[in-house]
Amino acid sequence: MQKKSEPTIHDIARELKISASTVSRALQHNPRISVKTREKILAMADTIGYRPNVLASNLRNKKSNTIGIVVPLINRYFFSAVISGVEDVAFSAGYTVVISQSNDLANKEISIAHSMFSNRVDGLIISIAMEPTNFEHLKAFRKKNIPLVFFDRVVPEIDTNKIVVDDFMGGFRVTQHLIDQGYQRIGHMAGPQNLITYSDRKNGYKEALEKNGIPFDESLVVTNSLTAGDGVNAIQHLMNLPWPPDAIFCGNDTTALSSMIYLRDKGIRIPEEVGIVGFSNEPFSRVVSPSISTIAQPGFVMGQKAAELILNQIAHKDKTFTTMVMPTELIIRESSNRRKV
Amino acid sequence: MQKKSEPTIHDIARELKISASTVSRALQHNPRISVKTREKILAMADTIGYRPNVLASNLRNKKSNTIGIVVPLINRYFFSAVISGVEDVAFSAGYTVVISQSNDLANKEISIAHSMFSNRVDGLIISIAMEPTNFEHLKAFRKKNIPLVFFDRVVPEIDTNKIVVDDFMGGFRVTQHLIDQGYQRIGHMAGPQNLITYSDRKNGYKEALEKNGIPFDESLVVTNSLTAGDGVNAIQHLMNLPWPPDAIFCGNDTTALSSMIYLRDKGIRIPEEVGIVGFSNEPFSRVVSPSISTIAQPGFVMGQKAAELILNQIAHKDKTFTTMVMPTELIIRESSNRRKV
DNA sequence: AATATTTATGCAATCGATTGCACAATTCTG
DNA sequence: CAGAATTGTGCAATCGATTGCATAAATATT
Repeated sequence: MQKKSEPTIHDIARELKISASTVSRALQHNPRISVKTREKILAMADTIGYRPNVLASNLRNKKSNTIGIVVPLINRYFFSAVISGVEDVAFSAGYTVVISQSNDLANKEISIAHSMFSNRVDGLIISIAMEPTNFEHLKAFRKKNIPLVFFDRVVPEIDTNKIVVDDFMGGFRVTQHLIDQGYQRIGHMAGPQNLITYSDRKNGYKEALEKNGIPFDESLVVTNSLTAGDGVNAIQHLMNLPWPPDAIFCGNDTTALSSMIYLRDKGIRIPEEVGIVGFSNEPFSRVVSPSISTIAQPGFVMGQKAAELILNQIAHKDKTFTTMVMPTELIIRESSNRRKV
Repeated sequence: MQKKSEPTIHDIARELKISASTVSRALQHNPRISVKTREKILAMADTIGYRPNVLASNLRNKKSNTIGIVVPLINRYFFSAVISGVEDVAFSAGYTVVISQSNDLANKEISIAHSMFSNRVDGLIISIAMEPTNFEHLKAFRKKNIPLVFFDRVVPEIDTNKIVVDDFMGGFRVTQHLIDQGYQRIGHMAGPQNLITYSDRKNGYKEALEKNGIPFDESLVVTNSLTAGDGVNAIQHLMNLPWPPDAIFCGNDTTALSSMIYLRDKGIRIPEEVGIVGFSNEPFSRVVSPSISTIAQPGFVMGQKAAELILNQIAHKDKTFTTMVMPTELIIRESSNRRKV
């Protein structure tokens, strides 16, 4: 056998004086091939260093056995937990998971989506970036009937499977807790209101105020992208109001942390003078001093369920979709625990 | 045109009464195709909703335009920074980056490597899991001359490109700093000694002791997998010695944090009674109280350089390899700053 | 032993994009 | 205007694995 860069099934077939289709079937454990023939084929494959070419079989089968997952940032605890949940279920089902991160940038997300579209992912699981787009890059998946699942940050106008946490109830619970702690003027750092994740949290906040007869004051709400820097600017702004708040419901733990550092530097005591609650239960929230009250989201389980949804969509091409709502959990720690009992 | 599940270049060609090869060349912007013909083709492609099939072109070109990257854990700051650096360079060069995490498990890493091997990644960038293996799954890449770059945790016996931080000097600097702070009995939480990342750090520790005339005491070294739980067990063990240490050099910030929490619960003052230094500069180390001294690694830049190495290897099939050593930076914070002046 | 049934294998086409080489069409030059 | 050079396009093969249908080989039945 002459020097050839990569052995193929044809090389195995030639060596054994059989046909390539027999080789292929044997490698696939097809019961129509005898055990004896199969063992000869496997041995020859090993001898010549045969390596399956998945590109070829994927093209023939019109299936890549790949699920794409796009998250805003991989090093955020919640998103990495969701990824681990997806991987858990997808790997068990024989799928490769392709992870990409948009860094919360719209054009990055568009580029990633196009790449996954052309690479023929069998399905896409995505939490969209904060920057708004017209979502044509995601509508293309629906048009070609490629399975699509949104998680956490969803696009309401695209009809497909979705899995979210109860952001409304999360915002409501945080605000109710702060009211129960005797805080009377509660501010809110809200994420971009074009994402219903954040508008739901704000709506929960407003509902809790209303239920407790506290008038909603728009000047106590700051809308930003919830970065650490945005948190510093926002807390500065809020504390410089003529009548500053005595508690803040922050849209995520990152801005909660920024607020706490700022307040500590100003000599303002937490939770005695100002209460702080975040969202998403980043690992640091437990270990900082004072520890940060927050809302926990079931990331890993959400990932598992998202993977189950997409696998089901791939297998059955369902035309009916569901939106799963996962419960959140209020975790009370030092930063908002004024009434220690 | 009859209903067909996916339009191909043949459909475009049929509609325009030209050949498919012209369509292909036009879509590739081949200068041999006139602008007029190309515009007609692009318009028809848009009209019929044509989507390139990358599976087919990858098979034909024997190239997947994909770089695989395998890290132990994606939510570790250092690894996510490296990933971002790789993405930055690889995307610009037209490559897709496929990210996988081994969760520090050997069999998971083997499974991932096999999948990437069959999927014909054009190159693999990897930081190996803590669990030891015989590395046959990685040697296979070298055998097929598939570009391979190790970063941080490397396999010395595999001859290929590597990029590491100076772990020896990191360990040396930490230990020298603790000695300069007047600590006299310095313990060390070392990672698995089969990985030279951790054996280098320990060697740096030992060298600093020797340089300062302090005898090395094996009982002050605990070897484990550097998880949070391992950290608790190790600090407990060290503090229960007949003659406990007055400072600890922890193999990572996770175990440094575990140690701090344990000591705080025991009412032991940090850094007055016991000094703590970690490694890897996790974001939480800056914000906990006391803030944790640590070693910073240039993750993003390392990722960029790893990507450059692999792209170069892909382009030139070099037979000579290099090991790049990146400097570390000692960041002194509260946890080891006993002598404030 | 002849026939029927079951098991095992082979041929040829498919998947969809790319490209070398040949040739057609157009433009340039003497 | 004729020949040479350049531009533009088509044919057919390739990439490597899979699989429907036909047929050969082996086994079971009468």
